[in-house]
Amino acid sequence: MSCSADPDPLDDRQPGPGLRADAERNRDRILAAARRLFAGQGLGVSMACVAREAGVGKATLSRRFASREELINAVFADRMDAYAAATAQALADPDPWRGFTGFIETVCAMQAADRGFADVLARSFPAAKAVEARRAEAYEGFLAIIARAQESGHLRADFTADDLVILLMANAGVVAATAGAAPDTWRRLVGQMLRAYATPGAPLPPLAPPPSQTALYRAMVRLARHTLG
Amino acid sequence: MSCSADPDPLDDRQPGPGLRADAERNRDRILAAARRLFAGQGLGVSMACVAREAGVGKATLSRRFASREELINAVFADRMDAYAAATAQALADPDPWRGFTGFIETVCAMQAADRGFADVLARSFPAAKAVEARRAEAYEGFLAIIARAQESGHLRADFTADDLVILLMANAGVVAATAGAAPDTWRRLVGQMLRAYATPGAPLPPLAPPPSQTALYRAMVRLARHTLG
DNA sequence: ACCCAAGTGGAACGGTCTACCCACTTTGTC
DNA sequence: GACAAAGTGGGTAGACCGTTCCACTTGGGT
Repeated sequence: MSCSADPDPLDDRQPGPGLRADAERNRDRILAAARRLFAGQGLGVSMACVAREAGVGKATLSRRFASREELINAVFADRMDAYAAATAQALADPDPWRGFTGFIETVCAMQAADRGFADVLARSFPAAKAVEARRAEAYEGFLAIIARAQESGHLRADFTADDLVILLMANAGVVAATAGAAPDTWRRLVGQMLRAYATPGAPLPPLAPPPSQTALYRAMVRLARHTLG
Repeated sequence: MSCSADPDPLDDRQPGPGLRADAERNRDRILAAARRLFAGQGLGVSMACVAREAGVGKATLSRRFASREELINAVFADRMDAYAAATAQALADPDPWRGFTGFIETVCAMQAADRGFADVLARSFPAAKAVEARRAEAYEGFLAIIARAQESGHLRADFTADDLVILLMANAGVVAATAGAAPDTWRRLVGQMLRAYATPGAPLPPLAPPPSQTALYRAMVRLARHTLG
């Protein structure tokens, strides 16, 4: 939309085709910078910050990625690969219940390791095709994981795929609130949630201890300061 | 800090003392407007929006509440009263476990009903004395609620007050993600969490059904659109 | 080595937000 | 009802953000 002529902006842009060598290098620097900033501060970072961090002009960033959505799509394509791969790994586990719990823990760990990815999993960007395609793929896999775990008798019958979405939203909230000051808090949440999903006899990983109260308090203050200014 | 002389800006300002009649009226209109906007859109609303909504000039808002923190303090003082009151009500319940579950549900319902309050409970504003005092008061009450429920045998021994904080952060995430398109999603989260907190034999309220998938999807898209700009 | 197209960064612009100052209006007291 | 003080809103300045334009630089085919 910004350039003179580019018939299919989103799909053509992804693999970085036919770019001059230096342009390709700049594109990579932008992606690396965005990856870094998104991971640390979530998807809200200003485009100007990304350009500054990448050491390129704002115009270059705009030219390469016309919108924030496009940038997100390119940055998180590989994370979504890992997300989809995690479902395959869970299905490969001979123990269906362990596959289920391992998948939940893996995905939530990814969220904790990357605030931007936490946001991506809790949102849906219809125009970000690379991301959404992997999400749909992972969703199918997750349905199979659920069915297997329920057949094994360890996952409650009333668990639905929506519960994963809710967990991802909840975990995104915890990660956003505690990243920096009490970064392991999410483990406690996930441990509790697994307890809720399990049938009475199911084996559970040990529940992570709660974070230290002072760390949690400092995290809350940090978050408050962030929302104030 | 902005006015000529006001020795104790935060404490004196709260009850709205010695203001001229029209000034008092404007102060109330500001509070009402802020309450409305915070409830719908969280604590991030711009001060200019609040002033516009209240029908007063920006300067008037600044003069009455020198910072966003002060405004938050004044707006949520009564909500924090209700929060503290909920602990008393829980302690008054003859059934300790029902008192515990009722408290959790009440507080999370308050979060769902007011996005700003959801944020307030997941953050800590050291300078907002009215809010923080009530938080500390409620915290003491909650410790008693926990102890009673654990003695009754229905609340797990490894539940700690930190778990409430984590739940509030998680619920804030769910509320922020689903408000508008799937506003009852939080009930499902809370139901699952109560399952996790309960010992095997404890009676539990029925688990709320998950929201419709399309509603959840629309909520995720809405949220994405919001974070994109 | 040359040269054009592809690519670049800085500057300019319109938008929003906060903070502050100042000329005007209202209140309530005498 | 007049007047000082208290209160008001609009206007301005400064900091960002995202977008677009434009004169300059650079790559790489010939």
